[in-house]
Amino acid sequence: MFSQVQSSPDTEHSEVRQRDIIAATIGLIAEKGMEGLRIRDVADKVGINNATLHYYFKTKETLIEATVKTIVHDLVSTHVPSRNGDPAATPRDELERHFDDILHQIRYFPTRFVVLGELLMRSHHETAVRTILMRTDEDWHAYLTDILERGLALGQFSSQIDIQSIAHLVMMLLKGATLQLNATPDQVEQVIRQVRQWLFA
Amino acid sequence: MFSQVQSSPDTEHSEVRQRDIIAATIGLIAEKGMEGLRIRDVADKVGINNATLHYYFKTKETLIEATVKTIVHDLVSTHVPSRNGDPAATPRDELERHFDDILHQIRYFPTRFVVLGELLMRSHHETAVRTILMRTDEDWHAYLTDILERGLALGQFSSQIDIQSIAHLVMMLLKGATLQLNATPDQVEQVIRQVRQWLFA
Amino acid sequence: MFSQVQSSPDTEHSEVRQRDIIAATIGLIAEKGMEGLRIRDVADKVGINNATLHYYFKTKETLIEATVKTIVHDLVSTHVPSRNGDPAATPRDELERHFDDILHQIRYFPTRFVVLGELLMRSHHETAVRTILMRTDEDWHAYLTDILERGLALGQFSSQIDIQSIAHLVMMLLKGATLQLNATPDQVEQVIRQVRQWLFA
Amino acid sequence: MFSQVQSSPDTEHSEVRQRDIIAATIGLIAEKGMEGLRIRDVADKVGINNATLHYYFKTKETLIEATVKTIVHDLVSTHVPSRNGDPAATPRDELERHFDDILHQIRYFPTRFVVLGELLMRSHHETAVRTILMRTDEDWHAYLTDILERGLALGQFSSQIDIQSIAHLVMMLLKGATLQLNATPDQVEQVIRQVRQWLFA
DNA sequence: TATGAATGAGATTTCATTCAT
DNA sequence: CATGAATGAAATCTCATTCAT
Repeated sequence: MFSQVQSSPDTEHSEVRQRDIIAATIGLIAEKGMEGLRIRDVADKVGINNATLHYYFKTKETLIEATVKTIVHDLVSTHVPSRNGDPAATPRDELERHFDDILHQIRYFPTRFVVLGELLMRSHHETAVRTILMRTDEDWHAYLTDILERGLALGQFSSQIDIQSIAHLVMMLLKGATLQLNATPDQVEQVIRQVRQWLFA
Repeated sequence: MFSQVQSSPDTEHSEVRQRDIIAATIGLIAEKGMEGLRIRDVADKVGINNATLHYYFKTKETLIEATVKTIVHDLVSTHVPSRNGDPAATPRDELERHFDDILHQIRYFPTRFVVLGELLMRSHHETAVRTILMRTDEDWHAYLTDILERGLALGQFSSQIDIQSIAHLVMMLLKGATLQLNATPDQVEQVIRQVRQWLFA
Repeated sequence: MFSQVQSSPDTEHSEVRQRDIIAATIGLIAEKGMEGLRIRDVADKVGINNATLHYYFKTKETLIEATVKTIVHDLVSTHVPSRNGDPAATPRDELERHFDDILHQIRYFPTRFVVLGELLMRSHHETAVRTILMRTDEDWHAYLTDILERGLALGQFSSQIDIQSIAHLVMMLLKGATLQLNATPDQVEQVIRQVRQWLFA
Repeated sequence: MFSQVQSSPDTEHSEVRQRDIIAATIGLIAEKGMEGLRIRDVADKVGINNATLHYYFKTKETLIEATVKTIVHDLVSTHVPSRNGDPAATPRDELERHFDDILHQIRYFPTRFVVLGELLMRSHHETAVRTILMRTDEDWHAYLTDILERGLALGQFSSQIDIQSIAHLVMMLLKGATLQLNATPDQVEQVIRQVRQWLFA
């Protein structure tokens, strides 16, 4: 997909621990927000001494950066499981699948989007996080643009659309879902359905 | 418009001070995020002692709630200044104006949207803020739905649309703009233009 | 004398507190060394909350710097009390008085020299402290050189001496006293007596 | 010379390791002071795991004591290399050689004196270190006194001197050199030259 | 109101030391 | 011997809040 994060190879045990710590971090950010994130709570949730946590992540900042990478990686590499491995046949299929994948995550891993929102907010005043997420946004935008261009060339999409804007629209919509307090996954799905209908008119 | 916030009647001077404090708060939230908001910084920015600030807002929470109300109020009651007082003639006009008003603020008061984003995020784990913003969201949604219904009855909008979804779509889009790191106000405007085109087809 | 440190004018109360804190700091450094200095212990010794201490000195480093200045100031401005205000008549008198003043402090304020030693040691790897003490050393050296030059011109000192070296010798001797584990103030006085004898031969 | 430190017999390899560790310790104390000495840094400098270091020195204190002994031993047993083995003919020669040996170390192994200073300072509030260094000081003092007595008996030194005081003077001077921030080895040598001149008048 | 001073409660980070392999 | 992992105990610093004037 549009970006891959590689984790450095580590010993077995150490890697598991790191994963656990990051998982706990994600859980806590979702629960209390970036604002309420306490390193001690993370340690408690994992069941380790807070000094041990520092053994794995020297500073809070380091932990957060690792968390950003993991979140991005997860968002990018999670697909609707029901689908078997057959590749998407056409650009339109690709886009459909992309929508499906994300709606799937909004429904089954809502935490991820909440955390992504927190991190995007933080990126407004924190360079390290911003760098990573900016890159991801650019990749995502390019990914969508590419599909749209190819689809348009094949006449699969409505000729009225402006590719750049549609790419932005899709991204803004999906991110905005987190900030839409009174919208259920079903309603988000409805919204996407509406967009699909327009695109494929 | 779709919600009005009333400020408690106070002495002249006191009200001004409160406004100043809230303004400083908004500025600081925009700058450093909810996470980086420090009561003492607010006091410094206003030019008062931090203990004095507590005379105006008993606790940090109180200050934040007042800030939420102000932000919402500002967002709701700010209109494109060029327009003279003549009322919108038709639902379509109303919607156009609404878009204009919000795009105007995204362009000229971007701070407000950043702060709104911060507050929306906080509302995920903070009841007081959530209550206010949830209400606002409902009002906003109702406001849009009403316009769309009336417009549809008059045949001003494309008959293909699902009113509920469109209302959500618009809101998600505009909120999501804050989280779209690489989008300029111009690009957001383009996106809205695309939506307009679809709606008025 | 050879250097004067000015403390910024403050409110009555605040100044007293600062003095108390620094006094406690000096006491603790003398007792446990720079190594064993704990900010919490200082607060305890003064009888204040450790956060209160931070109100007066933002960081440990700040406190240490203030302490350096105080120590230097005290060392420079303390004189043998018995002496009445009449000025030293000749360079030789000046030097005699200088010896007396310092021996007086070695005997009655030994703490100061221990702390000075700690600080001089720290200055080897800490720029801020080094800057202050380097300056003081230069002033002290210049002060001695000046006396010696004038005295030599008047034929008050043995003509065999090298002024620069004598100035260094005196300083090294007095500083070294702190590191001379088995020397009592009486013995240090004897040593100085020997030097006097040579100088005034 | 005036004191000999014996290292406990160990296996070949183990002894080398211990030496390396102590050497690293000395280097780090010189660099960052006793205050900044970290067990982990020592291990890193030697290239071993910090847990491994604990096999060689059970505690930090043990390591420091071993370091004290080594420093003292080195200071005592290092001589100007150019000199061939012929013994000093007279007390005066002995004293001259002693001066030369120490000035040699001040010039070529300044680290040792810095570390000695740190340790002497620590000895003010740490019994274990104090015990060792106190003993060394007494030995050194006795060594000097002995030379001076014999020399005086032979009429090699100025009859005006007080033996006890001269012994202290020499030691204080040499230790004080470390605390004399603006003195170069050349200047220290000049100072000693002055003392020599007085002694041999 | 206004403010300088004070504080309790905590947060992150550090470090010598120990455990398990 | 050696080491990666773990930890208890602290140390510095921060911050909203309160007190006294």
